[in-house]
Amino acid sequence: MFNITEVSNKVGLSKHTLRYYEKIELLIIPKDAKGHRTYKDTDLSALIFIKCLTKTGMPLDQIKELSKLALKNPEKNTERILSILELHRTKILSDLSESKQSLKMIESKIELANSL
Amino acid sequence: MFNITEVSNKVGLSKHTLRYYEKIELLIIPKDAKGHRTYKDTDLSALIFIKCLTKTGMPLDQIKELSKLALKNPEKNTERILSILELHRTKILSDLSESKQSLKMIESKIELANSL
DNA sequence: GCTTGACTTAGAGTTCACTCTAATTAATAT
DNA sequence: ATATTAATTAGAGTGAACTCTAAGTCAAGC
Repeated sequence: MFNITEVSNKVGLSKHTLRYYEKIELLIIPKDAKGHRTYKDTDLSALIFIKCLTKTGMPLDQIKELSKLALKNPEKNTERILSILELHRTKILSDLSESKQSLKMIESKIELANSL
Repeated sequence: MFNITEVSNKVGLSKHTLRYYEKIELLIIPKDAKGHRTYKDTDLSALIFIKCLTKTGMPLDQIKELSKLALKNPEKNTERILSILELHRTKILSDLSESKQSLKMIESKIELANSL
């Protein structure tokens, strides 16, 4: 069990962001007697996965949908979860190839400038 | 010479965005007798390059700095331009590898879900 | 007993990059 | 002549994802 500071350090999301994610109901973290958040290992893993999704451009709305589906009725919702993840995978692949294209263009500018 | 609609279609930036880029002094486009913008081929190329830079996450502020440097004193500023572009190149490469890492994690989730 | 530091909340503010609105002008088509 | 269409401007509004503020609670250390 971890407190918010430990989770913030381990996962690399600010305490503000961790609270914000709860406010928008992206995840639910139980509180101890003092009202302080207590994170489990599974919460850490979930946050690390959420970080992957946000960094690859999935909107928080959709991450929220995913996490609701996963919590509510895992077996029944596997199909839906899979289709969201696979769609996102396709998007990442196309973003990657677009970025690689841009990189090439930038590198050719660099070479041009270097040849002056 | 192209008008704003043609440029918008060719480059894939909205007319609003093209005017916005001028407002923030990212580029300067001369006007004809009617006060309409007249884009040259070089402006098109510049816009396409700007699009590469924005898509790969360079802030407009920095793109503006680059374009000022390029316009003002090209030979004298080649060093500075090169260093900005090379720094950006490094950032793109690290973003790419980060995205690939995230992709792997997402793909392993997909496989996990598929095996249920 | 009092300060320090970590936690809590609701809600306001920030940043980035657009995106849109309203009012206006001017050429073209019917 | 009038309606449509395309352009112009200044400036306001939007959406996403934080990020910060202010006011408060609570346990521990000096």
